[in-house]
Amino acid sequence: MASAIQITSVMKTLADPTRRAMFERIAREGEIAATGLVRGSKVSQPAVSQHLRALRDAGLVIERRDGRHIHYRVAPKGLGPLFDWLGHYQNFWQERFENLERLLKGSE
Amino acid sequence: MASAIQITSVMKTLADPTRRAMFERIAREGEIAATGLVRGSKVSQPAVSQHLRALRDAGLVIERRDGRHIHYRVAPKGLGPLFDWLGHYQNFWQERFENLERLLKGSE
DNA sequence: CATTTATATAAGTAATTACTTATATATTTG
DNA sequence: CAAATATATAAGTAATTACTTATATAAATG
Repeated sequence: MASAIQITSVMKTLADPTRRAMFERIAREGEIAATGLVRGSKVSQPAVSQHLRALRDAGLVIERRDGRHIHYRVAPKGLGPLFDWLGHYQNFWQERFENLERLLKGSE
Repeated sequence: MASAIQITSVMKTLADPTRRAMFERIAREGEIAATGLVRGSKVSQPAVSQHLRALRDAGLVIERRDGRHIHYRVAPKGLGPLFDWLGHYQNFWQERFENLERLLKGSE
């Protein structure tokens, strides 16, 4: 079960648009080096490095060193606290449930 | 579909623990007046008022005036942006899907 | 070893935030 | 209308944040 602190940490981390965009990109690419993230980013290399640290500290990404590159991937359980928290709102959840079911079964 | 700005707004609003606790309480109670929230809160009445404004601005709660009381309820679509955003992570989503299904069917 | 490349850290800053106390604005009630 | 109650706004502040530029560290390569 996710603690309130974990939920706060994950939400705070993803609330920043720049950082969330980075997370989305890492998720899309599967795996990507920091350099790749710096290229095509509006912010400086140190800013990217700081955001990556924040994502890692929040448990949202994991890193793998390969020579002088560090590759980032989404941490499998990283979004867990968010899923858990949303799961408590079963009425809203249920409302979305059918849409989700259709989505997963690929009928649309 | 939820815009990036809406997602940012909802996440930023819920990332604050005090404010998120207020949202959770409103959800739990179904409907509750501001006074009720002030009682049993660690922060001052103005702080509660400011947080309620933030929740309302983010589309997370709706208010209903009754005399000099203002009652708050969770906005039906308020968490929508969060659900939508999480929905994009289908692999993680799917991982939780079965648990959720069990939960909703009340088998545990 | 010297240079280049990849990433991290340091230090500074403007903007934002989450509070506070004090006061203003409704709304009801005697 | 005057007093009481419910909520909002104003103004100030300490802490946090998201950047920047400059510099340090780490690893590969000539």
